[in-house]
Amino acid sequence: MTRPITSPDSTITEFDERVAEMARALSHPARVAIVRHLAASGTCVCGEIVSVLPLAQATVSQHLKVLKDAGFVQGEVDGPRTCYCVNPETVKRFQSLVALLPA
Amino acid sequence: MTRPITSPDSTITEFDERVAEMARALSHPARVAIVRHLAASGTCVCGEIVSVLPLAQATVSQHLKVLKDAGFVQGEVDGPRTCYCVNPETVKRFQSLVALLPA
DNA sequence: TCATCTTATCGTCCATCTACGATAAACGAT
DNA sequence: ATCGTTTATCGTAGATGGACGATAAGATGA
Repeated sequence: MTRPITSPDSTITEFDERVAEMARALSHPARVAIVRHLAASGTCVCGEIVSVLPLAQATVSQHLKVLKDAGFVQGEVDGPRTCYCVNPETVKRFQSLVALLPA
Repeated sequence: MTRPITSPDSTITEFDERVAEMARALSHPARVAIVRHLAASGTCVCGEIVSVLPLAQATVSQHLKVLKDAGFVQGEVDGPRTCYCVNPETVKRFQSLVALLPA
């Protein structure tokens, strides 16, 4: 986890690091649900996500931060609230990487 | 995380649970590397994986257990060693689920 | 049998995750 | 200016994860 991105003599590649990093962001059901909900809503404020999840506001905010840090979600301040939406590029990139996994 | 698989009135669906569970199994670079290596090798014993990863044998064994529990990997006892191989069905299922993520 | 090899498991340590309440910060409305 | 609303952050507690050495368990070979 705290390994360098580039590991010259290691079999752990940058691909592995990227897949793992994005997979970690989606490794909690609430976060997958958030991504789905945002994609379905197009855009929505944090409060709405809180209202549809069985979690406290602080917890939802934390999950949103994880998703934002991983690039899955973008937040735009709109007055006193924050509008969130999915970043389709990140979702697509994750899908592409996962599709490259040899099966 | 310890939520029931089926949550009637929740927005956290079974889809979310499954994606999260499989994503968690791939949320560590070493585990992605193991899956790649096994897929490339077709099959190989634990010791070989240990030799190509910068991790102790016990740690690799733990990672293999996580992958096995998630269904990504199968282990078959072969004398004193254990032959591991990828379970392509699980990889494909994960790819299918991830592909269903709305982008 | 006994030594050896291979892998799984145990015990442990430290770090991170998840959840929450409480609070701060930012804004709009009165 | 103050109040109410909304969201982010802080602090914390408990659970889980990841790493390792040590050891047990299982099978082969001498």
